[in-house]
Amino acid sequence: MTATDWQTASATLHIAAQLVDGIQTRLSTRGFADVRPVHGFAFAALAGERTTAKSLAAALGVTKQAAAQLVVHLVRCGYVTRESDPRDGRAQLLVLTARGRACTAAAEQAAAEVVGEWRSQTTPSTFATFTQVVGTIAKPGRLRPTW
Amino acid sequence: MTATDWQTASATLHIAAQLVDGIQTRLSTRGFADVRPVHGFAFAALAGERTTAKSLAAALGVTKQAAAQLVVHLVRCGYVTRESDPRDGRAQLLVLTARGRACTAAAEQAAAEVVGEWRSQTTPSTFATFTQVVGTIAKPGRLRPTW
DNA sequence: TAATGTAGACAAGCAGCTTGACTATATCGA
DNA sequence: TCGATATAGTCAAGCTGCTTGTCTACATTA
Repeated sequence: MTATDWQTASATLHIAAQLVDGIQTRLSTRGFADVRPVHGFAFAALAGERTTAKSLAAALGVTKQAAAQLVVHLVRCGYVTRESDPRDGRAQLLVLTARGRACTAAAEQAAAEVVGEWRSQTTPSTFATFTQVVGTIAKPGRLRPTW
Repeated sequence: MTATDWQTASATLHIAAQLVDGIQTRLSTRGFADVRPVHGFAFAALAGERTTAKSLAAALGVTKQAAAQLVVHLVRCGYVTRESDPRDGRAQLLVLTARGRACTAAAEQAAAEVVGEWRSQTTPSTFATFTQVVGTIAKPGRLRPTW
């Protein structure tokens, strides 16, 4: 049968929810119960060079105050440290700790496991087409929709 | 190039965000600025038979109190009316108004437009494979991930 | 008909985000 | 050089959507 666009849209939201919840569940059971999905997006931004609270806010699409509160949490839980920026006395560079990097790796592995489950439900060539289409239509921008 | 599972996961979240935000933007410009994405999920549940606050809560994966507040909003904005249940004096049946049905239709059309944009970026057969895979791996459950 | 279960309302609280105001530092132009 | 403007981060207050806890009215069952 041919799916309607609405069914495709609904299914898309379902698999996104499955992905987020699947990652979250796996992280919880692997010693990273104090992070939320938004922190995973933060880690992705923090993996880049010279990340500050301001650039983190831009990457997450929230205010700098919200990003600052998020950083407080991550610092308190040992995922991130603040270092003074030699180039700018106002700024603080955010650096992932070993635990932060371990959590990032765990999140990537968890995501791979969920995607791997998806892959196992189709043929390799069919799934390759799926990943190609998803990669094609995905545009950079907010990772987290506004509910 | 072959996408990694992590890239596929990230792209999946991106297209879900694009879909939600795309629907939301279209609804806003078409006279339905007072609904949020979660209301769209509520409408989907309300389209079924004999919907109550309790069943709505279950469909949305929230507490009944949260569902009740959501219903208050939808009633106040003219999308839903409450009718007494002839079979159960405690329950109130939730019924979509004409405006509620119009909003549901507008949301479905908006979703179709977003999906249509996706379709236009690939070949028909490739997109058919995509919709088939999405429909296969999507399992019923929470529509909205827990951030 | 009494005991238990259920739908919904009321109240209080919390978490994550917002806007607004402020300090300290940086940058740029006269 | 130094005053004007811009920027990184913080502090404070408030809002919204959700939670947990409690209660009433009605339903169900023994």
